[in-house]
Formats: sequence, C-alpha cells, structure tokens
Amino acid sequence: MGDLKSLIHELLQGLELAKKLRIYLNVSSSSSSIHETRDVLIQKIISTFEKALEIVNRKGRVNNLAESSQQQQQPSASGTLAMIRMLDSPPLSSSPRSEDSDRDFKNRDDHNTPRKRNTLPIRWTKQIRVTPGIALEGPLDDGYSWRKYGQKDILGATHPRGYYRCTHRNIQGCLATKQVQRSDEDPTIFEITYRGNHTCTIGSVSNVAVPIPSINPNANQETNVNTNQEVVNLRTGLTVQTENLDFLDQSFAPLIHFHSNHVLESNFAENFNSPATSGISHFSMSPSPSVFPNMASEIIPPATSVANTPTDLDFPFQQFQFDGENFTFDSSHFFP
DNA sequence: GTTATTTGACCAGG
DNA sequence: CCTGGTCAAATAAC
Repeated sequence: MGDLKSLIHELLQGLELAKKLRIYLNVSSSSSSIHETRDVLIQKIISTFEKALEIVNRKGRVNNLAESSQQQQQPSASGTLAMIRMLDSPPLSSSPRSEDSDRDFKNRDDHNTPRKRNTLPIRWTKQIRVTPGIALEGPLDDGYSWRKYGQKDILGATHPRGYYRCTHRNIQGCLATKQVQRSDEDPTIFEITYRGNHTCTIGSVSNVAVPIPSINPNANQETNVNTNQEVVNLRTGLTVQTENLDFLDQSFAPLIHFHSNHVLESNFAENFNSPATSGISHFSMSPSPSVFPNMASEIIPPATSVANTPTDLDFPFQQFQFDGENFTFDSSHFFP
C-alpha cells in the first residue's frame, strides 16, 4: 500500500504539473508551431496521467474497501481529488509532505561510512524539459560542477537514474548531490532531485550565481542560507515560505516536490547559452530514445562543463524562467 | 599526465 | 531478498 501511495503521489504530481504547464504555455507561448507541439505533448501527458490514476485509483479502492468505504468511484479529473484524499488521510497527523521526501535518505547518512555524512534532509526536485528541434527548453544544469558517481536502473522506470555529486566534494567537503532521471512518460523531461546545500565556493558557482541579482536584489547573497525558512528562486524572486507549505499540505503537497527549504542557485543562462562546450549539445535530441544514438546510457551529459562562460550572463534568461521548471509554483494559484 | 565517466560490487534499509 | 545509493577500479577523455 505504501508503494501504491507513492505511485499515486507521483502520478498526481505529474498530472498537476502538466496542467499547470499547459496553462502557462497557453499564456506565454510565442511560436505557433511550438505552441501546437507543446499543446499536443501536454495533452498527452495529462491524459496519460489521468488514465494511470484511474487505474491506480481502482486498485487502491479495492484495497481500501475493507477498511474504509469512503472512496468514491470518480472519473479522471475528480478522481484526482479522490487520490489526494487517499494520500492525505493516513499520514495526516504527522507531516505528509515529508513522507516521500525524507524517508529514503534521512538517516542513512548518519551512520554510514565517514564519506556519507550529509545529514541535511534537504531535497527538492525540478523537472527539465528538452525538446528536439529547440535545443533546450529548460536548464539542464544549475551552475554547479557535478561529477557523476553512479548510475542505477530503477525499478519501474524505463530509464536509469544518474547520481551526481559536487565536483568539489573532496576539496571543500561540499556534500551536495543530485539525481537525474528521465521521465518515462515524456523522454524529453528530466527530473532532477537535488540534495543538500552547496558549501563550495569555487568553480562555476562564483562565476554564475553572483551576477544574477538584478531580478531579485534581496537574493544576492542568500545562496548559502540554511535557515530552513524559505525557498528562493534567484531567477524569479519567488519565495516560498515553509509555513505556507504546511498549509499546502492538505491538497497541494503531493504536487510540489519541494521537500525542504533551500535556496535554489541554478544558473539558467549558461545552460542555454554555452553552445558547444556545455551539455547543450547533448540535449538537442528527440523524444524517442532510438534517436539518441549516443545517449544509449540515457542520463545527462557532463554537467561539469557548465560554468565556463561568464559572458553568458548577459543572456536574457527571463524567457526561460519557468520554462521547464517544475516547481513552477504558480504562486498566483496558491497565494492569490 | 590529470580528471571525468562507466560500471560492477558493495552496503544499508525495508 | 530486493532495491536504491554509493564506492572504486577500470576506462575514456582531455
């Protein structure tokens, strides 16, 4: 049952995010052909999630009937709400938001080898979309230097998950890591889960994170804030208060993959701008795996070649602010 | 030569 | 025992 809930959780998240993305794209899309492509893809994603949720909902209802007759048979859209209730009801007392987030890594580092001492339960996820002809639609890197240290086939997932850690781990003891997983539903979407704060100061970060501040003057030096009080997107100035997340627990928590309070220091500009050296060339690919000859191993390109284009900072990253960003967060929806 | 990636092995938790 | 996460030797890339 726990697995089922997690599955529902993920499906709900994907569905809602796809819907939000659709709304956003309908508003902001500029190119008509791209617009159509996006609409088609989004609609496919949504219908896929809805179908999956229906299937799972039936199964979940069957499993739940013995103990509870609360679940109602509901089709697609309204079934989503049923799912949310299903998710929320049991763990209501504790903290539903963290059930998915922390359980898989919260304590493991505490009692492991000396190398694994990242005790920070900081984790958040964003989704990056990559589109065939358009090169990148989202940042595939975040301004940090990452070094791949592993890859795993994940049960139930078509594509393997890549494990990355900060290049400066050994030098500065930076314990930040990230996981990159290509979406099953849409191979152009990569879900990137970040863990831990960057404590390093060398390399790309210094070149990148600093010059962005015009967007949010208050966010210039917050990149290392660990107060666990808020989430700040440097590019958008979006701030999410923890207490608001609590309020979101009831219905939106499953849709928001923030699992901690952390400052996002992603560097969008460089990802879109570095033509040859960065990962961009690796991501100009088509949705079908068969079309990526050199992507046989799936997962993300050398993320380390990122921060070497300081001049890219002038790049008008505004157009990418939300494109591909999962935690679009649509504050207008949540905080009207 | 150094540095990054690949990949099978290992480990801990469930 | 299975799975996800990490390690580390071998290999590739620079």
